[in-house]
Amino acid sequence: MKGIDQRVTEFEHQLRKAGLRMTQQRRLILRVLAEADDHPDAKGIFTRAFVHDPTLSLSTVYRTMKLLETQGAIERHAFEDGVSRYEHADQAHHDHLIDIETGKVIEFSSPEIEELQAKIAAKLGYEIVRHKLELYGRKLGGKTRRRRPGA
Amino acid sequence: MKGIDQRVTEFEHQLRKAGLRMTQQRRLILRVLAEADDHPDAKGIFTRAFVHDPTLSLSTVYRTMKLLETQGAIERHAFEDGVSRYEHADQAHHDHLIDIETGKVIEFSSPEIEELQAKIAAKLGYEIVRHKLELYGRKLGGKTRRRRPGA
DNA sequence: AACGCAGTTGCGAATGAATTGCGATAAGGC
DNA sequence: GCCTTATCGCAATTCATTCGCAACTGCGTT
Ligand SMILES: [Mn+2]
Ligand SMILES: [Mn+2]
Ligand SMILES: [Zn+2]
Ligand SMILES: [Zn+2]
Repeated sequence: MKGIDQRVTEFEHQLRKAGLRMTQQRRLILRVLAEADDHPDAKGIFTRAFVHDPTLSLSTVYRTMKLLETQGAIERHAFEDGVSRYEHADQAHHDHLIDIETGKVIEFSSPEIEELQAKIAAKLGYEIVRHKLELYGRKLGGKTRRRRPGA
Repeated sequence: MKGIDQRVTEFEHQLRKAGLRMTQQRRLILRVLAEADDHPDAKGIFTRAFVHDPTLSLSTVYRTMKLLETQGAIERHAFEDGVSRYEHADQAHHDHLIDIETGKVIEFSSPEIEELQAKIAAKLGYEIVRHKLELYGRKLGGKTRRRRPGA
């Protein structure tokens, strides 16, 4: 892994610059996010953090996620399950493939697609500010359908 | 336009096949959807339909949208404004570009991107069942920034 | 090291979209 | 037309997320 404390400190500077404060709760949530390698929702983040601080409230998680989002420290996703899911933003841009049977989220990136998107937008007279590309699919070959023995 | 009544009749057959009924409300909502050239949400559909039948309820609109969706008659979108938006599904697949300043939704389609998506999914061992591609951008050149007169 | 004032938090209440239970109503097969 | 039952209108409910507010705490100042 690469410096969780470093990220926290980094974020603390961002906060200071905006007259905001680095609290125990924010530090904890930041740690949980840095340790996550998936895309947890607010409740999930709350659950993981609650273990380390049983006084933490879900409201604070929501408020912190909103803060982190406006500060550009995390990204919010709205996959088909209806709830908002988050991930820290200190990684290269990528899009997601969701396994519709297991819910597993796989990350990928395609410079070609990104380029085509920009080209399409330009042709329509627009510049892309952000975008969302989500593929929902099912595993290939997994359940290999073999011919019925009797046939 | 191309046969609104035809679409209604077509859908009526689908319903019959499933032991369901074609009601006045469904007929009306179907008509509203067929006449729409945008991506209205439930409340918007309700408002348009309410004009023709003041006894219609919003619940029925929601129930009907769900029904239409499971029957594959419409597509549901979840753009960034949080509410579900709908459009009839009897048109070729396309994706959307949303003007982040006006909210205007522009449709487009790119066979190249579609192909790349399939290729990426395949490489990851998946087949795509459905996908969501939304570009959020702002108009280019619109507000041409002219040099300040005094400068 | 104590002080003071915003910025923050926990908690419960409020929102708002979407769903649902239920008694009344109306499709549509016979 | 009659009867069964799918559907409707309405009110109540659900669920994620936001908010109001009093208590609390980070942190620059004295
Ligand atoms: Mn990701
Ligand atoms: Mn469309
Ligand atoms: Zn992308
Ligand atoms: Zn597409």
